[in-house]
Amino acid sequence: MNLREFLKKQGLNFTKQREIIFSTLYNNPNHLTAEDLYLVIKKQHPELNIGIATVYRTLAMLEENGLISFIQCSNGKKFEISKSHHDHLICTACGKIVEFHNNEIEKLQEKIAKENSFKLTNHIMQLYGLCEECQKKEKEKL
Amino acid sequence: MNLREFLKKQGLNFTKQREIIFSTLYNNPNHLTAEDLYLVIKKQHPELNIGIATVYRTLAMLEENGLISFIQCSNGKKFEISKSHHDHLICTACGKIVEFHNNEIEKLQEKIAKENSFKLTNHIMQLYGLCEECQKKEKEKL
DNA sequence: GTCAATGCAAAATATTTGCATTCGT
DNA sequence: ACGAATGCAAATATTTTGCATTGAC
Repeated sequence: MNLREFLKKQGLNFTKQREIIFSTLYNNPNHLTAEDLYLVIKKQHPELNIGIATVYRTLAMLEENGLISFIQCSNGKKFEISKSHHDHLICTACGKIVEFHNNEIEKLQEKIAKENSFKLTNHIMQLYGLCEECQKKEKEKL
Repeated sequence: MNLREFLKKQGLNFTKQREIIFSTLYNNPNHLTAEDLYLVIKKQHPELNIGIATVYRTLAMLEENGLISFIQCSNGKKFEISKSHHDHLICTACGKIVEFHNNEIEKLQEKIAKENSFKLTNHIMQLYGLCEECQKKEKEKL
């Protein structure tokens, strides 16, 4: 997805700030909060003198348009570039996030929605637990 | 679950505030935020003169001990009494929440965790969409 | 009486908004 | 040039914390 073209199509201006917010998310394998992004960009592009409000506004705009998505964590929303739909396994000890996709579950979700006369637009599924390493660390503690 | 006995077992004091926070959640069919609870209790038990900090502290304590659970909504955590595990269908138009449980999905979640060497402790799954009434309203608008 | 729990107010966090200025087209 | 987008600072909203006081046991 070309950001410049996308913005043009929406009648929005292409700006250095929007470009960098998008590319920073694009090039970062992690899920980032608005604050994270703000700090990273401030460090990597000090000449830009970016404002936190711009980060929030841009993230909201990109999210509304489906270019990025987020998971709601205890410390706020964490954003990522929208790829094909996937859900998350989250380690409660080290915070590691693993993405996965499962068609069977998606079908069952649709079935449940149908049974309740809901028309689904979206969903979140987050599985919390301990990753392999943190399970080992747990054992060592004992 | 008897709150008084539970607190005793944990070495915690039984207080009027804790009793009322718990019973208010218990008797309310809705999912309530800390703020919601604070306002309801203030109205229904003005003599108690409850503080918002007590509500937050009590909810955190009850949640840590598994007596209540919450779903993370855009406007904060919404609490409910812990019943047998279930997930949520949420109408994005009117905010209606429908609870459901599906064993097949739970099994698939365990399978996914196993494939990724995670040991699951918990999960959240929220399906967003339009409930029957709001779908009708949508149509009427056009 | 002792220590846990509370209310209050202040602090910390997270996010949004108003507005003058800058920038993209 | 014009309106959209920005940075800044102030405003909001949400949750947490310090502390003196109250209340449970």
